[in-house]
Amino acid sequence: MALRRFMVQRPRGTRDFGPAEMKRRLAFESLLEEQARRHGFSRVQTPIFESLDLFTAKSGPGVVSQLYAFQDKGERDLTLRPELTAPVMRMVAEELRNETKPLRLSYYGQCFRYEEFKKGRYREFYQYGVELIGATGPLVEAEVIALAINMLTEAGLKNWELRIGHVGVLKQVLSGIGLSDSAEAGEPPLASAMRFLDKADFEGLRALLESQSISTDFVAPLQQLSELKGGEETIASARELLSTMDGVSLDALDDLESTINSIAQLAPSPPSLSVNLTVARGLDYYTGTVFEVHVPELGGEGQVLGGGSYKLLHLFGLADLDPCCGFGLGFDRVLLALEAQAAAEGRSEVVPGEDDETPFLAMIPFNVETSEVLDLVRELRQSGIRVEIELRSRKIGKAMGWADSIGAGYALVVGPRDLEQGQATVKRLSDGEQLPVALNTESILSALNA
RNA sequence: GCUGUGGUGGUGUAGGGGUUAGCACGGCAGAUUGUGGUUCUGCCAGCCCGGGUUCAAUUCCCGGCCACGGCCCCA
Repeated sequence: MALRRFMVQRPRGTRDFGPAEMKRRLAFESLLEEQARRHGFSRVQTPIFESLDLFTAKSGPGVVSQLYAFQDKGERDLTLRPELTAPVMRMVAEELRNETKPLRLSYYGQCFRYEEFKKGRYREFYQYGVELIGATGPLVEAEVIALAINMLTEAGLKNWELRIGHVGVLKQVLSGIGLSDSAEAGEPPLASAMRFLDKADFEGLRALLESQSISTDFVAPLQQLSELKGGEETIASARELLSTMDGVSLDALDDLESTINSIAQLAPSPPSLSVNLTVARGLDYYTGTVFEVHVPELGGEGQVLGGGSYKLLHLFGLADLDPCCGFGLGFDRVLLALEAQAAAEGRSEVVPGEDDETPFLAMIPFNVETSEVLDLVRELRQSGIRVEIELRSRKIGKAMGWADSIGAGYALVVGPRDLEQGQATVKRLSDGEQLPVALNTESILSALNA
């Protein structure tokens, strides 16, 4: 291709999706959408770009370095959206205040992050997500998590792990032993403690407790708590551990247990469930249950989905609707995992229902005016049949080859003799069977459905 | 932010300081002007970009770009 040097390349970190890939992506999207619909969620859509402030308010000024930020001609600071939760919150505050609560919203679209792209990480990527707004508690969380489980189950994903935790458990323990959640300056002691626990830095934790005049006897049970892991039984172990610590509330633990119990009723069991009570999820706006889904096929972290209960609407003056619960699903990553699993099993269908089962007819006008067949084509299409007309005036043999290679299940050659007799044969390309038909829609339809 | 490997037609690849740059798949056409998937023939189409070394670079060196990985991070 001599012209290549003049061609414009796709920007770094972006992808094109050809027809075969789009068929799969559309099938996956409608599968997710159908599950969301059955759980009462309705689709919304927000702009591809937003005010820069929207994301700095949510995540701090540090995010700007990872944004596709720009100024428009009015020198307004804008950015391509890096995620979809904040835009949806903005939309709720701006437009949906008067809707009956709670709101169940779903969304899908591309997001942009300026960062090095790795396996399953692109600068332009697609996220599917839901938010349940205006209700709080274990049942709300169970509804949201059950939807996530049902989506992944229906998508046919295997071998995935649901990790579930509750930021309140640790917060209640830490404040129960006397760590403060606020500070005059810098990081509150409680947040520092969470960070130490997350990094398994128990010396740092000991020093922190000392500096706060809190007994270092708590280091040992805290370490035990942070090292608890396993399935549902983890909750009972934690309950035992916490009951030895004076002044520590068990409310969050009770909520988490209640959530897990409801999930078990609302969704099939995930292939693997692990409970982790010291998940930090870094972000301070998470308030309750937090959860992630990991798939080993992706290597590394392998996270394909993440969410939880969080407080963000107070930023928009709607504190009474906090906290909300939602999750974001990494559309590209789940597809990657599904593709890897399908390849390992030698399966050609990656997303259930991605193959179009509609009869597909190749219409081949042969030595006749195409106007002779166009009415028939229209009628067949109106009947729901997929019809493609041979447009290059190929000879018969080539036309058959063309019909086969575009994936048509049937070919119909209409030549002068057929028009004269009002008869023709539909050829089933899978086995070469010739089906005699009259040249009218009803007759052809019954041949295709035979 | 750190780091590894690699870039040859549309795709997958062979080769290699001087070559008509080979092969396969693909696309188009013919053998075969009313019935395809086999076969045969022909055609289409390529050494990522820039600089350096050299009589000569697609090949060696440097830089860039791009691709694929591994850490860190991930709203």
